[in-house]
Amino acid sequence: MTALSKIKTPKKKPSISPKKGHHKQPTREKIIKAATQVFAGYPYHSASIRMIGKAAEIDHPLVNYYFPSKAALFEAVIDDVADEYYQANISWFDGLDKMNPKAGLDLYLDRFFDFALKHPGAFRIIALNLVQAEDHDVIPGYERIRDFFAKTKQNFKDAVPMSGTDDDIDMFLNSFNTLAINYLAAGTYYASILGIEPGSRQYLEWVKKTMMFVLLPRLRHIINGESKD
Amino acid sequence: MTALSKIKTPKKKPSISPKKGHHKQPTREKIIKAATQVFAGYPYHSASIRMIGKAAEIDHPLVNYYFPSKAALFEAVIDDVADEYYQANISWFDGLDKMNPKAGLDLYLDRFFDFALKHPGAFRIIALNLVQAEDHDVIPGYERIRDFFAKTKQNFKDAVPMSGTDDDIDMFLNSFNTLAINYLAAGTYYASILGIEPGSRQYLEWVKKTMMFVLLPRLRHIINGESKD
DNA sequence: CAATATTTTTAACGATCGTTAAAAAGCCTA
DNA sequence: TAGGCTTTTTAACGATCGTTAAAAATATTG
Repeated sequence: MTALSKIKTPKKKPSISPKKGHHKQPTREKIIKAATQVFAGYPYHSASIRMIGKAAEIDHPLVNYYFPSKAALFEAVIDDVADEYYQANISWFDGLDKMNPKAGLDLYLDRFFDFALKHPGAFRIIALNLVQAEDHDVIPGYERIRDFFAKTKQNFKDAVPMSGTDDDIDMFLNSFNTLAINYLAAGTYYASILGIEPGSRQYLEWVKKTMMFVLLPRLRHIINGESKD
Repeated sequence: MTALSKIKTPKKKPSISPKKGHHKQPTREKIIKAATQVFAGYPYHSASIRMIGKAAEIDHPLVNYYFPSKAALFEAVIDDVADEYYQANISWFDGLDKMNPKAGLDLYLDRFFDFALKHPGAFRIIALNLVQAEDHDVIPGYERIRDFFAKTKQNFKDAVPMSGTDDDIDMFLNSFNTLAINYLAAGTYYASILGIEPGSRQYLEWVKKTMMFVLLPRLRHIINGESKD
């Protein structure tokens, strides 16, 4: 045995491509799923290994058996939801190039919110941890959140032919992402203002309407290259 | 002595209007100031009484001498920054009615960001605690955050004559507040994307430019009552 | 100055945190 | 079935949390 073999990862590693075995490492997957749920409810430092263990219906030290630390688990969760999102995001642009900006944004948001309904965790995890402490006390996987947005932006630039300047496109995309993340993640707040149920279709319709109202003029601008003022 | 007199608040209450005494309750004020700083850096459940004590250069149990609980202190801090903001906010509308939307928004944002530079805590406290847990584990003073936005909206509606529908105005104001809060509170994130220093004038200029770019078309819309599409 | 009231410090409580070590249980193969 | 490996459980560690009680220090009043 080498010194390196003392690393505390499970000995029987999961095959990267599970092929036939539908649930090769059920415990590890249960933990990721439970951790996603817990990290979607509490900021990194407030979420606890014990909460995650309880959500996964296991004893909490088992989490440390599959993940060397809370930080590593958090990064695994971020990677997981980011992959899920990234893969889905690409498909949302299908066929949009044949539409006008309004119809395109309309369809894109439909696909977006359809995903958000099925994967409520991703946006909350990001929103809960985006506002950072000044220097110290950094949240692990913070740079992965940056990657998350960077990929989204690249997808957009690749899929949508635009005539606007890079500056204009960045202003638009940052604002799009900011509004989307907040309206989807802080639904408890916004919905309570509006007197709607946070997770309801009605709330998502309000979000869609609002985002189209605010963003459509500038989307037209960066697509058609109109003058700014 | 009545039973009620056993409440553990300091016996010599601060006079509501300090009149002449410039620093009547210096310790209490020191605590509020330190707590504002700490709550601006960490979400409610991560910020600790001990951090606040250290920031105020006092022993931490003294915090509980002036405030019965962490929750009460947090509410006092929110009230403090909300009052500060509310009072300032009203003055930002002075003279805007004689301007066109673009010049008015420009000046309003200047005043807004000037305040933000001097009071960096307010927006971070709100942003750090706006995304809530589902049901349980509620952050104290959450409804005060709602009030905070509600007052802002009312100020806007009172000061700016508009022809748009209430729905349109609400969509605009919610998005305005969301963008402002995030760009100001999560400057660490956005500035790092742009390669700028988070608290710098240059970053605030980017925020201003971005908010004008995104919001000006719809501001014109709700002021002039133009057709939506 | 003495007595009283207020403010601050010290010490400790029960609870929860992330992590580790060791024992127990389950599983596979010889 | 026996022995070795993987997985799970149990127990415990040091640290930090909010809060309380009592002692000490300081300020106020007679």
